[in-house]
Amino acid sequence: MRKPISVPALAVSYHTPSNPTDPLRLRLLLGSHFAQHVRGKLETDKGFTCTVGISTNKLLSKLVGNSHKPKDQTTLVPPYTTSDGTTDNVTSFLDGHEVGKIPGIGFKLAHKLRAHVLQRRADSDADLVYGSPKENVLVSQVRQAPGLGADALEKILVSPGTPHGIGAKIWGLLNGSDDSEVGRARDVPRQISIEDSYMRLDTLDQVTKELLVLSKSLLKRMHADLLDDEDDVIKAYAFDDVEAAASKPISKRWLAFPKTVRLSTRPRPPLNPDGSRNRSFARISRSAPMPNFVFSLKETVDSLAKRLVVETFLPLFKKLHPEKTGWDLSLVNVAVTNMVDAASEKGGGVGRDIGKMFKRQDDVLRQWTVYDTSVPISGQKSEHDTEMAERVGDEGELGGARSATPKVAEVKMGSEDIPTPSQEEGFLLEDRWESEDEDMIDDDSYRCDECDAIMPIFAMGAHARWHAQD
DNA sequence: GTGGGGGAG
DNA sequence: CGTTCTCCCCCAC
Repeated sequence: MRKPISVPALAVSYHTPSNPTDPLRLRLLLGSHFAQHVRGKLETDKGFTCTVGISTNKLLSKLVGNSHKPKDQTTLVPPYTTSDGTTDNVTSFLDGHEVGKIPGIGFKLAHKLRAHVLQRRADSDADLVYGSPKENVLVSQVRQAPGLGADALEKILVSPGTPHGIGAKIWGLLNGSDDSEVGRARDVPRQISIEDSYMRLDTLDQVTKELLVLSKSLLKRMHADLLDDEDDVIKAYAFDDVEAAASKPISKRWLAFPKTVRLSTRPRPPLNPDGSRNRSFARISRSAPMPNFVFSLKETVDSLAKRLVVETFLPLFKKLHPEKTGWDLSLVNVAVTNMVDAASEKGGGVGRDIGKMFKRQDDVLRQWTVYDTSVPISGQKSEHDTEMAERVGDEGELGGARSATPKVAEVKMGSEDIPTPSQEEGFLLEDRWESEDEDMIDDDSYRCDECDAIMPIFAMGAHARWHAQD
């Protein structure tokens, strides 16, 4: 059952005299051990391979993680800073990247940066929207542009709506510095949306049809993503009596309630005098409170979708497009947002071990819950006009295949984030591994032969060396 | 809370 | 590779 998990043996060849107790080196080493552990576990448990980058912050880890796809890991090795005039590896690694390749620098910001470096401010650059720009501008060119720094960048990059301090942020990225936090995975998304694009959509009739299609799809997504389906558990529980299990009430509960619905469209830009058409991705939207009937588990998705279109989306559409005619939509999007967690646990431990988090759920749900059709709950002063009920048996047509995207944890050991000055090569390290043998306690824990300490496997190499020293 | 901008994958 | 679809965060109002 246990597959041999290899333990890393780093083939490190640093370009500077290496101090084995350098905290940076130790942390990178630990990071690469951990990455190896996670990758190995992901592959043996789930069959997915993945690529990982190891460095001191998200920016650098992510960038260096592009290096050895599809199933290797890469560590950006020291030196991260230099005191003499030589170039550190962070700088030389970053400098070769086109500005737009830096995570956080998207199409708009990259365009402004290129324009500044190339001195072609108001030029109708006509950068390609997708793909690589006509004229590549490297990070080194931006970093070395005369007079450029956080403050100058702030002025260059600001436009209505840009976050404050964007200059400092981008300057940081260009210098390998990134203090953004690693976020915890959420149990439910913040928003669910369905959209489609159209060659031509210019009558209310067509719009109504499309809204219905989109609404059905949205409702199904809500069921798939926001509904706690204990079907499997119940079936397993009554494994020996499938008939009984099937007739048992299936308890489906909403994990979260979106409070807002939103309708967005992308109007097709009017054609120019010369007959061409401007490319525009601008969207406009209107939103409204979520009507509570959508949480009903008794009505069919089809009937709910119709109600949703008539009662919510069409009115929103009229707010969005008051003119009866003259518009043509290239895209329509329907969304639900403002999720309110049904089981919101305070304190730590969010996101994991969802299993026993639902003690409170009855309280949260009470206002929406009706135990069966005939017995409405009295004395409710909530404005919710619709009911949910526990549902029996049948299974609608939910559960369309949704792919489970493997997610890999990123580790942040601390922020080094040192802006750096000056060139060299060979700063990437391909990790290599050999195997050792350990005492397995369970899937994740191992016991040290020497001191009986229990730890995850990725820590054992370092632990053994700790025993071996002096 | 609403509507828009920018970005990632 | 370019395009589409989905999701995220931030901002001003």
